[in-house]
Amino acid sequence: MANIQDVADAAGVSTASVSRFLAGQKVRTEDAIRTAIKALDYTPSIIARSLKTGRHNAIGVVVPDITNPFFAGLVRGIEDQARVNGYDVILGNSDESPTQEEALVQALIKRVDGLIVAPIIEEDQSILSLSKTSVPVVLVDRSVTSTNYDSVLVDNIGGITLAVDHLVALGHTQIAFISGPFTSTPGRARHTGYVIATAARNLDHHPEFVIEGDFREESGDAAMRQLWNLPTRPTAVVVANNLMTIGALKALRELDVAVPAQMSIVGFDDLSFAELLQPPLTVIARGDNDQGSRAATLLFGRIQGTRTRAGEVTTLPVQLIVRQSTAAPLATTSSTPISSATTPKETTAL
Amino acid sequence: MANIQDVADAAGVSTASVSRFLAGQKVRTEDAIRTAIKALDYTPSIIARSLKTGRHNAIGVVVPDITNPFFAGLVRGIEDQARVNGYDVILGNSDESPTQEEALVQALIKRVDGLIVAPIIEEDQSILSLSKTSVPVVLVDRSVTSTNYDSVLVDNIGGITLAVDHLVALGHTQIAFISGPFTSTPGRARHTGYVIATAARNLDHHPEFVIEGDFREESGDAAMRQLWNLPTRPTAVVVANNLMTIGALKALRELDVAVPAQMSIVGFDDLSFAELLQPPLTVIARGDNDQGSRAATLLFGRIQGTRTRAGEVTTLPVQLIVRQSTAAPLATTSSTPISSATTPKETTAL
DNA sequence: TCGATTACTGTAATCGATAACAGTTAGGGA
DNA sequence: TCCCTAACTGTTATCGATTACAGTAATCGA
Repeated sequence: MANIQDVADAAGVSTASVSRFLAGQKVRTEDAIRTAIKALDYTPSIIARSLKTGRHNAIGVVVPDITNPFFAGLVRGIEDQARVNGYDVILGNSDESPTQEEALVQALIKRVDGLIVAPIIEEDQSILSLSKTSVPVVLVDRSVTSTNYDSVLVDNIGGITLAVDHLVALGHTQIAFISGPFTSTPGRARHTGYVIATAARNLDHHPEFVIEGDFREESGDAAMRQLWNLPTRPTAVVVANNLMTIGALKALRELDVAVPAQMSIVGFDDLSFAELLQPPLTVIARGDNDQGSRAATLLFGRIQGTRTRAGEVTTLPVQLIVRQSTAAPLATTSSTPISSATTPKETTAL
Repeated sequence: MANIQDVADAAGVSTASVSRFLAGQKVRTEDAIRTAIKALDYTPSIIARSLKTGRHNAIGVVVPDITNPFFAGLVRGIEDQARVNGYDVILGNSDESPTQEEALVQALIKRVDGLIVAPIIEEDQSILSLSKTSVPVVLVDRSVTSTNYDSVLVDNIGGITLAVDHLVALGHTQIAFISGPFTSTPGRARHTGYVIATAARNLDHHPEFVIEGDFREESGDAAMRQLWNLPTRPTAVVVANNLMTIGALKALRELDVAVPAQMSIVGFDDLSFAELLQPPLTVIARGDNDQGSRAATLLFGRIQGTRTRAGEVTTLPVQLIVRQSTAAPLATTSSTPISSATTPKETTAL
């Protein structure tokens, strides 16, 4: 591979002139340089350039799992925006593990100009320690206990309230909640939303109606089975994210539970195929489906230094999309408990 | 940020010793160096290291669209494997555009040790030109007209044959095909599979039963509508990829066509939620669902120089998963044409 | 105790660009 | 024609590591 010196020699100029030509400055020997570059098939080494300038023209993106359609869409939006700005995207999947996230962040920090992260937990040391470095960070979907970062979040409480209100309006009083981990922003906030919304509607408090999952499909499946095995079953369930909703749906199918006749279900975050499901899924959807480019735009503002104030928090509005997975509960509100291994801990009065 | 010189000074040794310590060689002043590194919170610059060694510890991945669950899974597999080997993954979406792919490949080539690409077209100049460089390349899902590359493909013809045979066994004789672009490997090969399989079953050749889409959801939707508007409608359709299948399903839903009663449908590539669809989708699935790590393993073999022979082609086996989107055709094989803008070009005898 | 061998260690060149600084050329006005 | 300024151009140090080569210290056997 030819280097800048080879080009300079071939064109009979100094490397400085070639460098200036590359940077778009006016150079008298422009033609000779152009010819030399073409003849030698020269392209500058971005590594050497990085070393000298300290800029990398790359941003890092760390998400829990690219396989989740929500994050896939997010990453796509970020990447498109990055390309427009001439940046590459380095991807990392933290797999809902703070340790792995930490390792990823440490690895990426050395080769990027900025980072977009969906942090696993709110007390996230690896993220908090980033504030000491000069690398700008934008948080998406999830936050950390620090107000220093730009973040693009969603109205979690409002969303869950919408879901609960919708179910109450249909006549449900026994509403369960499959939660995300309480250690994460959306996990905690959506749970809070559930607590507030059910209290506001004067629904009885059923501790056993709340099950903490981990945002992954399997945990939604397990939680749903657990709810179905309860002596007093809920008639409706709100699920805190898309993957757990799919898991819950699979469990209901295997348990032969009719949706929505025997169980209404509302998911958080829309899915491109939600309307094709059996039954078409009622969901809470985010208003802006291009959070990715939004987050990227925030990040590039920091990188280019056009934005220097303290962390800006964008909260996306939320909307309820009613399809067919929710309906009025059956007349008989009490269900016959299935014979199960778990013995009733508590029987709540209706 | 401290550099290697600072560490050397603090430890009272030369930079060479620090570098050797970092490389795991035995150094007498080990303790002093360790202390200095800790005190200064030093981590080596991977950029400087790259410049000197020519290695990047990163691989590039270029796929049409990360939003497609198939590619999301692929990328996930690649990334997991890359991390294990201590490599980062730089991602690029070509968006089914050869131009964009070319730009991506050119951009990535400078900062990676190897590339995994799902090339858009078979006559792909940007991929073919890579053979001149020393960067190893592995092709996935799609191939190019050159036998020099390692590739992980799938038994396209076998898969489509399985689908057609299944439909014929159910009694279908009017089988349509929503194809991918003929310029891509899976587009061309799956179409060939359709032609061969229908001919082998002595089905009449209906040119209007083949519609060339672009692998994206919208084109599946459009193709399905076009098929439905035909004077002589097919009773079943095989769709060449997952996204177009979703599009076709949406079209059928909007057209109020009962699946499988009025139209049977088989998709290519399974989806994690295929069983939850209405109706649960019959598909052709790839035998090995971790092509990503397979491709990555091939690539690292090249990078580490343990594999040097000519391109190795892995063809994954294929399997038919029968769910409920396929059934015997209705007794009445001829349908009343909808009044439509398109006039019949050809009426084929049954 | 001495010399040979082994085992480290340090010096300095190098990877390929950028950019500060100094030097040169061209052009315009007097 | 001469000088001053504007507009380029070239020289060289630099980014932060690795590594060839040469040099020094430690170890061992005789």
